[in-house]
Amino acid sequence: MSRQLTEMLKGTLEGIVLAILSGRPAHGYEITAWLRAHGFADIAEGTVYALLVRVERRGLVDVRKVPSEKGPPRKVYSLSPQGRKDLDEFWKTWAFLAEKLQRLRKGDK
Amino acid sequence: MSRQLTEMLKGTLEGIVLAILSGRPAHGYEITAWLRAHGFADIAEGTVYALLVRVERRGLVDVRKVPSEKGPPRKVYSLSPQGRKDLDEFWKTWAFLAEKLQRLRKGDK
DNA sequence: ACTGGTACCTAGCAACACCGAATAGTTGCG
DNA sequence: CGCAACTATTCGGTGTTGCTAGGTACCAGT
Repeated sequence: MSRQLTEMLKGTLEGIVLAILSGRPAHGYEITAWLRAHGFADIAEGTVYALLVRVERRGLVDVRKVPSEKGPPRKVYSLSPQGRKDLDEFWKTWAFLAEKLQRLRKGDK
Repeated sequence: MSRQLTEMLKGTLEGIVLAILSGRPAHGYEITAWLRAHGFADIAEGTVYALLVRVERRGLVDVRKVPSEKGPPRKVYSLSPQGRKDLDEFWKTWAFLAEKLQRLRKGDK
């Protein structure tokens, strides 16, 4: 992984995961697979699980244990009301930063 | 500072500073002032100086000590060839991430 | 018995931005 | 003169984050 992308993901990965969950509930393995399939080829699996633990502890997601036919039971996460608020905030913050960077790129130096 | 913006700045602040330097050489205090004037009102001063030390150690910038009429001597930073390469990479990485997020925002979940 | 896919977890690490403070030179004001 | 205010840089300690590199567990097919 490039150092730059690693650093940029700090802060955005959480938003990305919340955004995924805003569409539908999902479990960790599924989220990892989604990321891999959508261009984030080498996000470490452990990273996703650690992130989910964090957002759960903060009350941004609700968890439901669901038995799986294959392998150990799944932990299915869904966005909580607080998580929805956080996601809103995330998009605002992202928009702010994206706007600044766009200007900067166009020579506003 | 919002926690979210703080985390998002990780990785991007370095790109922002390099982008500023790509326009013209500048010293730390000046860069801080520029940031404050352009919407990044509460980026800690110490943060900028620490960042400059890092990019200098990595060879992304050249430094020139210039006596100031006011206060201690300035350290004027300018983008090195390596820094220009890094800045290019930064924009590519940013574009990658921005594209992913844009899709995500538009319901590609 | 063994491989491979599913599914989750953990400890230790490095990088980054923040906070709070210190240092040092110059100008201006009471 | 003394002291605030501005210029300009540095530093130690903190918390959050993603990565590395494993481990655990369950099941199906060979």
